Amino acid sequence: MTSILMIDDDVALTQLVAEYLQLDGYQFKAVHQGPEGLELAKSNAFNLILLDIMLPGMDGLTLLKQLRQHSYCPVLMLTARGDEIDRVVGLELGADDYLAKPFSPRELVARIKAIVRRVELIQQQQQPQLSTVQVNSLRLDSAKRQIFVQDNTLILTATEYQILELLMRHAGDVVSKEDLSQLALGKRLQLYDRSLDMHISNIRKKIAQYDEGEKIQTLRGLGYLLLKGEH
Amino acid sequence: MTSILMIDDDVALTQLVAEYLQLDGYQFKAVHQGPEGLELAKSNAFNLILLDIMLPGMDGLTLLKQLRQHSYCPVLMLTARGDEIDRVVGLELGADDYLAKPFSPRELVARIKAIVRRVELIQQQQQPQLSTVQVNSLRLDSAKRQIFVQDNTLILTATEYQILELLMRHAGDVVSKEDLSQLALGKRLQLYDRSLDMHISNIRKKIAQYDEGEKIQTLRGLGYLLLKGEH
DNA sequence: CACTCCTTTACACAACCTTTACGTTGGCTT
DNA sequence: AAGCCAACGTAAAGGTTGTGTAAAGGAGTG
Repeated sequence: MTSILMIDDDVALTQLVAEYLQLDGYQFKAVHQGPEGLELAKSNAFNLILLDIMLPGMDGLTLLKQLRQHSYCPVLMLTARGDEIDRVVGLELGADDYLAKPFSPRELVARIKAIVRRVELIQQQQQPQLSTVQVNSLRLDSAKRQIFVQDNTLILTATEYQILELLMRHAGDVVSKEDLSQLALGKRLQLYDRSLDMHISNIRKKIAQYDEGEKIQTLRGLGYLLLKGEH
Repeated sequence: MTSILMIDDDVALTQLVAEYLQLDGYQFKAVHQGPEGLELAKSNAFNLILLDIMLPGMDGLTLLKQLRQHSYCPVLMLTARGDEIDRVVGLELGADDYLAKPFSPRELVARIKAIVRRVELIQQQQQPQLSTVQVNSLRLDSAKRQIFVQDNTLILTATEYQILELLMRHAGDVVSKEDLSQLALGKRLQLYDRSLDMHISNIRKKIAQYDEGEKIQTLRGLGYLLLKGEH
């Protein structure tokens, strides 16, 4: 079960969030003091931490900094409206996402789900995986770090390989641009960042050299998809 | 099975690491005291040791120094963020790699795998091997310690011979620069160290004297590769 | 001190990733 | 249906990083 720790001095807000998240099946705990929150956070007993920037006793950014000395636990920052500076500093310190107050519970749950899903994706990457995967005319050989199209070897750069491997290992599922960026490029997707699009474009060109029919589909606003099976 | 010993006083961290490594199929044991750790480490019962630099009772670097009197067991150092001095001293004392806290479990597993793979490569080198290997127009005669190109003897230095032998014995696979440096040059690859590149360059020139077609391929960011088989 | 070999230095270049710019698409509003 | 706009496709330019290699430097040997 996913367990969430919320560190926020606004008791009414934590109670509201508690109701929503417990309704959604999350284990939830809230504390209202910075130092107490840090201790709990360092215990690694939670899958996700909701962290208010404005805290009595200890600033949220300071807390995050200290937490990052010990733990990579995902952190979703909560801050006063549009405080762009906090946002930038927070993301630099390793927060996973940012949500401005006031937020709707619906939006909070959506962000939480996105983070949890990505963490699961990452953990899945660490599991032993099939060393060879076949998707239609594409064949992945991860031992040799090569991908073939109908027995032709694709000449891919390291980044292109990582992206295509991800798509192949999740063939049939949509892979979001945010996930692709974090897992293959190692950075969060920024507004107006088109580099992932370019990589996709280049991969498509290289595949099309050998098989015009094998296509990476675009799902506008959602991500990319490699269809598998008979069509 | 690969068994790993972790020496770190942070109990929560060792438990976290334990979960991840056991999930990945490693045998794992953790101790939280320096002296106890040294005793266990000296037993040679482990394939790899994760060693924290900051330890109560006995400093990690001191421990490493004493361990190296008895054992060549691979050591991966764990240290506070960016403590460059510890890093340098540690690597000089014979640590195999270095990881700054906090690290992601994913990164830890990747480093562990890299070390284990290299150790296996070294052990493989020590096994009895085929005394002659043929790769396209290249022929290795390890009894004579010579390499021929289409019946022409290559005049190679000791280092060049070792590098080319490694590439030939792993023809078809990428051999990383890190591995080549450690196995053929006997030292870790440092940033801006170009000596391996020079050896490769010289080997290429000598091969090209006799066969323009026989090429050592470069895989940017990965290593070098000697392609084998019909083309 | 001549010789060989390994390493370092320095510069050029190529491969790669990202950004820019502009064209296209598809969903949504009016 | 027309118009709008954000998301996407991609060519080309820009910037960064890794690699190739000549030449100089250093270390060891006889």
